[in-house]
Amino acid sequence: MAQHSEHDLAHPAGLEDEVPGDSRAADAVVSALEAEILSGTLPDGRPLPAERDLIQRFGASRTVIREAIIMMSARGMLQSRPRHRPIVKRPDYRTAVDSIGGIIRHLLVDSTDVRNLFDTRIFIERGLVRDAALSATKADIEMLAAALEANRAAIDDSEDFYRTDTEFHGVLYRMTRNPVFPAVHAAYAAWLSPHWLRMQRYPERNRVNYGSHKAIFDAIVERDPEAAERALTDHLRSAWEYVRVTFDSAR
Amino acid sequence: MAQHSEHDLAHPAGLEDEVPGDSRAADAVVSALEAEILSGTLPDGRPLPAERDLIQRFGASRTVIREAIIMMSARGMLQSRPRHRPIVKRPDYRTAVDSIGGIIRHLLVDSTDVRNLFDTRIFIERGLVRDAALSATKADIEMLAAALEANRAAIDDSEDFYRTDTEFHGVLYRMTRNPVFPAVHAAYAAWLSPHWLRMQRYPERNRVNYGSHKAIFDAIVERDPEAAERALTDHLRSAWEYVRVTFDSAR
DNA sequence: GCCAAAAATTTGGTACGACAAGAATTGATT
DNA sequence: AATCAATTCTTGTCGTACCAAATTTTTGGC
Repeated sequence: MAQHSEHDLAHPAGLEDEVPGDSRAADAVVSALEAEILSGTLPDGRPLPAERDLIQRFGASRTVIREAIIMMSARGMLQSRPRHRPIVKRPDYRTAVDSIGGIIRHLLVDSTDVRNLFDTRIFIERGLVRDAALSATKADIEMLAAALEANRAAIDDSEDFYRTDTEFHGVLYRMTRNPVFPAVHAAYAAWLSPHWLRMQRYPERNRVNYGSHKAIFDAIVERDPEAAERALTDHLRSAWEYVRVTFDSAR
Repeated sequence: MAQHSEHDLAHPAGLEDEVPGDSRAADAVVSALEAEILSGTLPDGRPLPAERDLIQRFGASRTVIREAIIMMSARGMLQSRPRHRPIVKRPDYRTAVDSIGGIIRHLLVDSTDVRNLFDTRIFIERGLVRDAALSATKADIEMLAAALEANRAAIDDSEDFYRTDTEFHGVLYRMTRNPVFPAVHAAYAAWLSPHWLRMQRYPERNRVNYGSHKAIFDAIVERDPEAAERALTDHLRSAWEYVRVTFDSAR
């Protein structure tokens, strides 16, 4: 597995891409390392072998090895702190959404852009509460009730309220039992929170939001998808109003 | 001559980053170039200046410049073909989802993973057809009708049918008038199609799928969200059955 | 004068070597 | 055995060099 590499690197012998202009070098290293990460040969959380070792293993120059490492870091398969060994990060949905965070941030310059993204959140959560009203289990309801109660207890602490607010909505995503949804929720939290945090917060407002959460919860408990959807929509639309003004005042 | 650059790169006269964690070099170049891309100084579609020029502009070594280019390519801000100048790509939602494609592919190894992703598609499209049934405009309906007709006309050509099938669903995403949704649709198409293409296709099956599309369309026209959702769910669930068998037989 | 072929130049891909400074490791000292 | 200093990695960055592909310029034929 060690010295065949030169041939592999020139012609990865793997997939033939559509573009005729071939010839790439670090890609072969990336493929090999990613395969090792996925197969578990390179265990998650462990540091990558030193560059020199990789140079030997692949028979490539440091340039190429470094290039591969940089590419993998950018893709989220490695977590590289400035002066440290890159840490192997086996990808999951979470790291996937993290990896686009950089670009998404560039897209959220305008209030329109933020609104578009936020609208997709409303869209998703409308579906979530609908489904919850239709098919939440007893355990689901209990989870949601606990999140709601934590949210109520935090009304007087705006920072904690924000946290429990996020968590309440997070429960809705988890209730799907589909790991993609929590990742989506994390994405929304990461991308929208910068704008949310500019919003004024105070107990009175928190109380209103808690009331919205309770209304959503109640509708779910009463198995009323229409009411749940309506409560959710009202809740998020009104929340948007508070965010929007931070845009208007900023320009 | 090694660390003179710190002055130039550490403070590119641009944004001051928040993390005190010192020492990153290419990041400054990335920030500067990304800012130029977003501001339009580096126009979309145009090639990036030659590496040697950037070396002069930034007073950095080729190593750093190349590193920056690689990072930006991985992020989708540049499209770099092997031996060519990188092309500036101003980011949009589409390139954002493209940029995670690499990782997502790693996540779709198992039929369970594909199923989870596909379930989110069902979830989204359920909401889409619901909303369409409630608020589609005349123009929307016409677009959908045209896509449906194109789909019907392609029943005997499985390849073309697949294309028009995708397009029919794509119209549903576009009807939201939210640019995030078409990007999501493109993502589904890109990530799921490898598995979809393994599915057997023949006119008889196409006819059934067309029938499903028609049922969805009719429900939308008749403003019946429940029926639309039901038709959509049936359609995609049955489609999944045809995909699933390709997993079972593969292992 | 126009277009195609050939030569010259530019450019990206890769290799090798060097060194500073931050980690990690080792060893000495208490 | 624990602590701290000295010694070895290791990564980040720089520099130079060379090749082959791509691009531009020149040349040659019509």
